[in-house]
Amino acid sequence: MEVEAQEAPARLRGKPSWLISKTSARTHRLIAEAMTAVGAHAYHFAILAALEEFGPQSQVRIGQRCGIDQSDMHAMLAELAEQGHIRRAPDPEDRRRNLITLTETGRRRMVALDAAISDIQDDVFGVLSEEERRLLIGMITRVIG
Amino acid sequence: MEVEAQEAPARLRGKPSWLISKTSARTHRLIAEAMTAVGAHAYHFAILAALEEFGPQSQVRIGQRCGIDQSDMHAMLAELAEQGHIRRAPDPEDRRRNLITLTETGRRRMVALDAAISDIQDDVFGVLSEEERRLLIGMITRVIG
DNA sequence: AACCAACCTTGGGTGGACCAAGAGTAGCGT
DNA sequence: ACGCTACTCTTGGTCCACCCAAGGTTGGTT
Repeated sequence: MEVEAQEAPARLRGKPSWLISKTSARTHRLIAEAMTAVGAHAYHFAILAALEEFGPQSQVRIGQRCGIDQSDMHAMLAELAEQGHIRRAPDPEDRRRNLITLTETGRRRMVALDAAISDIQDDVFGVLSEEERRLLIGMITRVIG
Repeated sequence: MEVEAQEAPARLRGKPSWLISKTSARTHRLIAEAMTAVGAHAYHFAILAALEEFGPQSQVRIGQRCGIDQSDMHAMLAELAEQGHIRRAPDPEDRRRNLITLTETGRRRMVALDAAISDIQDDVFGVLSEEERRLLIGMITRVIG
């Protein structure tokens, strides 16, 4: 006698917010596991990706781009610095700022994390065709606006 | 000089999991605010909806249907009972169980919460056409599978 | 009777998101 | 030159959703 997953109420099943919440929770769990397994964190990937795409920048700027709070950013950068993936140096043009720079090992790390996370995308959204997946990305992007 | 939301890295923008996570966070916040404003909780709606659709049932059964943990279920039911929206009575056929029953005020409460939550769906997903919204629901439903 | 399974209850733990205050620096108007 | 405001980083918290574990009670089985 296994524990069967019962059918959810129609009033929940019909709400996009509920469906999205469940999907988000699932991917979040999978990504968290994958990141922990390699001593990383989902935020690490976001930060490294921002540095790779936009070059050296301040902590706040990265936070604005990725939607990460200042205090969390601080903790994440400490981890990334200790792992040698970034360097922190005071900005010579504005000594209030820490200029965060991506190191070469950091760039490789980013690529590796991207691969791992992309695999999870395939696991979760693999039931959709390529066309559908593009459609989904397009629609949610508009929703986020 | 406002704080402009910077563009997110393409490596994030292209990941369905990231888009969905952001959307989920936003709707979650809106719903939480709306529920708190009327002394409710998102779980309340889920529980009441399950009772309305499937009739009186045990706590575990509701939890399985809605994806709510036993301990959280306990707390939520205590709140709902105190507000008079449900009744707990030992199941005469199996005295291990608490049979949860929806009261008339509970049914009305559920309808009201449904309206509030549906409004938020419109706020968030209103940029999509009806057709797109159906498409989105269909695709995510398949993803959850 | 003995044993296992299911249910409710209680308590606690964890991680992500968020908030507030303080210290240092920059820019600006006066 | 001065004071004021704005910005940045750092530190130390809060809050909540989600999850886990143990104990006590009842039901079913052998």
